[in-house]
Amino acid sequence: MNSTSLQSSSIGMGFKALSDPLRLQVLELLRHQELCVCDLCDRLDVRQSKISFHLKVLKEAQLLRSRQEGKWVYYSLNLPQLSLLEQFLSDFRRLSPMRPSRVCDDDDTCC
Amino acid sequence: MNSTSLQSSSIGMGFKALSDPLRLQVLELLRHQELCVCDLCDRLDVRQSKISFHLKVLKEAQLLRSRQEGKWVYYSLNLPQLSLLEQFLSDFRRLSPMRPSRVCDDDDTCC
DNA sequence: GTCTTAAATCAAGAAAAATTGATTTGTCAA
DNA sequence: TTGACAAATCAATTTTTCTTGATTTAAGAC
Repeated sequence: MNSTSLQSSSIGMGFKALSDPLRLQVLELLRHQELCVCDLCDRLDVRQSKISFHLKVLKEAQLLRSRQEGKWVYYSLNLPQLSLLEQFLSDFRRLSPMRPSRVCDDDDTCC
Repeated sequence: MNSTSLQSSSIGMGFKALSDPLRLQVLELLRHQELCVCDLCDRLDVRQSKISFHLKVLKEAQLLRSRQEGKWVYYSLNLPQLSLLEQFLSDFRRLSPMRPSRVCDDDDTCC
């Protein structure tokens, strides 16, 4: 992964979306069931415009899906995208040879 | 996980630390080997104070470890903490019954 | 000791993100 | 069509984060 692709990638947007405590709380609530905006307002005790703002961030990062039913808009997790971020992190474990840089042993055979 | 624990938790700090493109680039470079500050400056073509700022954010989020060797300070990934974030994300897959809320089928038996 | 270099820190300013209250849009029911 | 309600959007402000250049701290080398 090169430098530019990280900047505006879905990975970058994903972690940015996860970087707010309220948004993490939203995800926690949606883990169990889909909820509409007013449900989220009630449960988190925040104003409607605030929730809508954060839902938009999460949706643009593709971490949420939404569906309209009458006057209500229901939000739910988009698990594939969450898995993609999970995958990104797990790659660190897999591809880390961790070879030292400029580190020498104390004995004479080194360097 | 309750609301307060998410606010200042290592999970919250972790994702916040991952929410910057330059910091993701730093992690990418450190995936292969540990590097000192000046190495990172060279490779990413950014000023030293800038790198130090972002390294501090990553370190405070426990995503990096550092070790001093003479004048140099070498940074490397802290894989356990990365795995912790990975675990947090994988929990969404595991604990998502995804039961619908107030959703009705179109047939008469519903509601 | 002095000089050089690596890295951290600091203060000031710039940029980005979050909050707020008000307004708008859209859906349904009467 | 009007009224009520859900949700999105907007503009203005506040808050947070990032960047920059300068300074400080600390570790060798001489």
